[in-house]
Amino acid sequence: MTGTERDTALHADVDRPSRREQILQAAAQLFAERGSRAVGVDDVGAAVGVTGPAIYRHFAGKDAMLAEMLLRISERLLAGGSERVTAAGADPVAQLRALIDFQVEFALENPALITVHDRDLGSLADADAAQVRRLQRRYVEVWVAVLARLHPTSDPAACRARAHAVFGLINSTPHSAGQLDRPAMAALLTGMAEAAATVC
Amino acid sequence: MTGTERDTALHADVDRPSRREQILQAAAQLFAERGSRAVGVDDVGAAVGVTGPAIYRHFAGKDAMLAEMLLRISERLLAGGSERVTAAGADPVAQLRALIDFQVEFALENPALITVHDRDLGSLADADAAQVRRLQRRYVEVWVAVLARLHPTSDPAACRARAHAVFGLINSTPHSAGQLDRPAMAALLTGMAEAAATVC
DNA sequence: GCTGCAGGTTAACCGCGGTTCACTACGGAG
DNA sequence: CTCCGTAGTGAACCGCGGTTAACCTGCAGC
Repeated sequence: MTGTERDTALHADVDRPSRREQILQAAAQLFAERGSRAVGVDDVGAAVGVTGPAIYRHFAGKDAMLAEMLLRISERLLAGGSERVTAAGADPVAQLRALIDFQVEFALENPALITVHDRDLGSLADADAAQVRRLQRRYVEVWVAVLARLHPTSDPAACRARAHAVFGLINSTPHSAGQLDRPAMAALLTGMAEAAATVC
Repeated sequence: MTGTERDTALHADVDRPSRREQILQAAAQLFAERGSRAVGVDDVGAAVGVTGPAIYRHFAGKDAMLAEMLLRISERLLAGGSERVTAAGADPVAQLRALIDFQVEFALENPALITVHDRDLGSLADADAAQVRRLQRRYVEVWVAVLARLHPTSDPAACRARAHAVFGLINSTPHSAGQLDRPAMAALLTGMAEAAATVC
C-alpha cells in the first residue's frame, strides 16, 4: 500500500489516471466498438502504449478486466440511483425525475460503458455474471419501487417491463451518437422518458 | 434449380423448414443467447442434429450465416415498415401507430433476431456491415419522415434521435422476457412508444 | 552503490475453433 | 443396375490469441 494508491473500485483518479485505470478506460472504448471477444489483449495494450502481456501486471486476465468493468458500472448505477432517489424527497414524481436525470446523465457521459454493459454480460464467468445481474436487479427494483407508486393499479411485473423499456429508450444514445449536441439530447431523452414512464 | 427450391432470402418454408432454414433459426437462437463469437460451428450443428462441418454444405462459412441473418432482418424491417406506413393512409398519426404496431409485433415475435441485430453487427465483414447499415438507415428514414410531420419544428437530427429512442424502448423486450404475457406486453409497449414519440 | 520491486519487453507455448479433405450413404433419374 | 449429386461424417490442418516464461530497466530505500 503506497501513499498514492486509491480505492480503485469506486473512484478513478481522473487527474493522472493510474495505468490500471487507463487500461480499463481504453478497454471499455474498444469493447464498445468491436465487442470484447473481438478485441485482443494486444489491442488494449496498444491503446495505452504498451504491449499485450503488460496487461497481466495489472489484471489476472482478460476476463478479470471485463468483470471489473461490468461490476463497477453496475455498482455506480445502483449507488447513484439510490442516492438520487433518496435526495429527491418523498414525492414519487420528483423521484422519477431524479432517476431519469441520473440515467440520462450516465448514458450521455458513458456511452461506451452502456454498450458494453448489456452486450458483453454473456462473456462473463458464471460467478461474475451472477454478481452483475444481482446488482442490475437491485437497480431495477429502485425504479420499480418508484414506478409502482405512480401506477398503483399496475402489478410489479408490468412496472419491471416498464423500467426496462425506459432503460432501452435512454440507453439508445450510443445508436444516435453525434445527432444532437448534449443539452438538446438530454432534454429530448428526458422528455420522452418521462412521457413513457408516466403514460396510462 | 430444382422444383422445390424457394426464394430463401425472403420466405422461410415454415411447414417443413429446409435444413438451411433450420440452421439459420438455431443459429439465431444461439447467437442471441451467447453472442455469435462465443458460439461454435459445432454448437450450431448440434442444435439441428448434425456435426459442425455439415454446415458448410449450406453456407460458405460462419460469417456468411451471420451476414444472411442480419441482412434478412434488415430487409424484413424495411419492407414491413414501408408497407404498413403506405397502408395507413395519409394521416401521420395513423402512420406512426402502424409503425409502432409493426415494430412491437416484430420485437415480440423475434426477440432473438432483435438481440443479434444490434449486438453482432460489428462481427460482420465490412461489405456486409455496410449493406446492413444501409438498410437500417433506410428503415430509420421511414420513421423520420413520419416523425417529421408530427414535429414540424424539430430538425431531422432530432427526429432521428427520437426514432432511435423509440427503437430502444420497443426492443427492450429481450430484457423483460417472461414478465408479462404477450398481449399485455404489446399494449404496454405500444402505449409507451406512442407517448414517447408524440410528446413535446 | 547494491538490492529489490514495479512495470515492460520479446519469444514461446498451446488450446480452441473455423475450415478443408477424403470418404460414405442414399435417393432419384436414365 | 448404374450413375451421380446431395448431405453428412471423422480426422486433420492451421492460424489466432490468451497466457506464461525469461529476461531487462529504472528508480526507491537502506
